[in-house]
Amino acid sequence: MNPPESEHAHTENLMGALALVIADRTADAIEDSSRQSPTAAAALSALHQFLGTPSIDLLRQVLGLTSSGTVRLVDRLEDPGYVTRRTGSDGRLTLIQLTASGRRAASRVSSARSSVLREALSVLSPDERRTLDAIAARLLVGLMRGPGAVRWMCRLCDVTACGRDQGRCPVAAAASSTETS
Amino acid sequence: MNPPESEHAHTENLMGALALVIADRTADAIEDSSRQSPTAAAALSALHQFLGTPSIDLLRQVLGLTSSGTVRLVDRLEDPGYVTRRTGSDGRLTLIQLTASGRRAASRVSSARSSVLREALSVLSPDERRTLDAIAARLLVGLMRGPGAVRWMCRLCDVTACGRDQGRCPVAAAASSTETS
DNA sequence: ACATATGTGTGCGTCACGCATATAGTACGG
DNA sequence: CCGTACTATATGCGTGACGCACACATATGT
Repeated sequence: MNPPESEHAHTENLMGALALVIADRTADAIEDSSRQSPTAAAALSALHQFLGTPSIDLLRQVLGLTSSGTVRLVDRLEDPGYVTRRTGSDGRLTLIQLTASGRRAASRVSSARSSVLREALSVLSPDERRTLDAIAARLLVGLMRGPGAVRWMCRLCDVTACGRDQGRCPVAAAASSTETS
Repeated sequence: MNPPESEHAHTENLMGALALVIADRTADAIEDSSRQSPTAAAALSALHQFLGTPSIDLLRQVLGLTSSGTVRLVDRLEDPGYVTRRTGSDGRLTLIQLTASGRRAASRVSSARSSVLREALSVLSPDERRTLDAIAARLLVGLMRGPGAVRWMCRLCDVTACGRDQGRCPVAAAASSTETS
């Protein structure tokens, strides 16, 4: 009466719905808290957590936009003073530097996200949390594409929470075992 | 060295990343397979799975758009012949009916979604799947808002897979125990 | 019947993109 | 050196998917 086929579909469907709700809620919370588009929020987060002072082009690669789209995005971030353009040794590049107010905005984004997640997971017992942690880690690793796509996948991540630097981030661990650097 | 506080944040962060990737991938797959906006895909799915022949206004409520936005959305669905407008007993309402080709489009959306999910969950053992099923169910129920929001939360769901009619959908179960109807 | 509420459609503006192209700076082969 | 090819950034312009304000048509209640 419950062939495994349909069990699989059941779990998959549930997971799809769950991912959708959580992504919706975090996107809403982020947008409310930063008054910026989802892309701009991702840019703030990336600038804050991953990239020191990247060029527009690097940001473009991370966010998966066209160059013109990225230029306009940087315009939008520059306008409220979240970011300043600087030009480096290579005169073609314009480097994007997060300002203090930009860092604050990035923090608002991050804490909006983590509130949603905290509330969502609050119904779980400590045991369930541990189990979910392990399963989510396996799923994430399975969903990795090229090492380059990791930054996009982990956009909006809170690096402190994920514990990348203490080797507690499964994605970073899997990425470093793939790469030779 | 690993206070529970940080464990919580770790799991939450992982879940956030996971939800983001899965939502991204399904959205991409759906957009590729239907050549429609995410909203339009959600509308096709809703029309196919939940609503028989709703008015524009009901669709508006489910999708969370403005009326004008919904009107334009229906225009976009009518254009390739996915949907036809009919007028019912109440002359103010225009009822939206899915055509055969619209049903096919909705099926493409659904199978694009389930492919992504199937692949994502393919790394799990049967045991992990069962555990994840239970945890996802609890999380989803915890994330329910009003009963009215359920249809939005479950947009894109595959009703066959979720087993709503056999009482195997935790969300539907929780909703019916809340409502009096 | 007539005011009021409700549902649909239209004009118009906006935001976040993409594409094509212009401009400026760099690298390299002669 | 000097021109050619390349690369990064910026700008003009178009588009899709919205929202807001408003017009119009249809119901409902007194």
